[in-house]
Amino acid sequence: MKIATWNVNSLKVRLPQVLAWLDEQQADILALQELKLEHDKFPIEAFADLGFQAAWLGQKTYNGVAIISKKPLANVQCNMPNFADPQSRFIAATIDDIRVICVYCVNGERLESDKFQYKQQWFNALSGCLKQELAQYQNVVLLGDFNIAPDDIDVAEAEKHAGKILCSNEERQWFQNLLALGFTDAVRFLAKDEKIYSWWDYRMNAFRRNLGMRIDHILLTPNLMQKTMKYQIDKTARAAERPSDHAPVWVEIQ
DNA sequence: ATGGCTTCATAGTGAAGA
Repeated sequence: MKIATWNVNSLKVRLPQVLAWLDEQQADILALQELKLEHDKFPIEAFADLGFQAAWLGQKTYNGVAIISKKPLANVQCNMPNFADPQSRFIAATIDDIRVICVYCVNGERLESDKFQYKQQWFNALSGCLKQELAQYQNVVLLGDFNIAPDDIDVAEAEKHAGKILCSNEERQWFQNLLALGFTDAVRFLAKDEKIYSWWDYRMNAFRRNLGMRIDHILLTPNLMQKTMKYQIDKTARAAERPSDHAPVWVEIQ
């Protein structure tokens, strides 16, 4: 079973690419972030035509998350139950015996910003919410755009970004707190010490120069990690015409 | 360079992303 995550930076703009990618990759589950769509504008029929079902949480202009699946989605949870969030950043659904949790974590802008306080509160709430999920489900996949590069190896220019947004010790501790609940960072586990990235800035030819960061992650509980041997960060999608600034990331669970 | 691009928005010394 192939399960993927992709920050598409506007589903309206990226829909043809997403449909083509789903068809070509034969992914079973795809978690999307940054739909940038009003809830009622979600293109459910386009996915249905390809044989997929979906659960989504839209928002005008910003944010928005979805889970696309070949199999039915049950117990859909929109937003964290313990955090009244005006922004659409969390959706969870049960597919077979797997709890799939798709997140678009807060960016934070700068450590001195009010948005950074929101980021901290958001990750706090996520930890609390995950404790509840882990108490109910043995097999959990937590995936999405975390807006945290967990270590210096995940950053092309680590010195330049040291202590800054996405790379600060504080944010990295929040990421470690998630892992400590009982998750493994699947891509890092499989990639060992490779320098690999999932996001490249649109500016300064960052993709061509491979100046990226690994901020999109797939976290697995132990039973699932045990059955996972293969991953990919699909740079061909990032190299396309009018791409998202994020590449799709997937793992294959036996 | 608190910039450099891209998206969605509105007519803002734009806002937000990462």
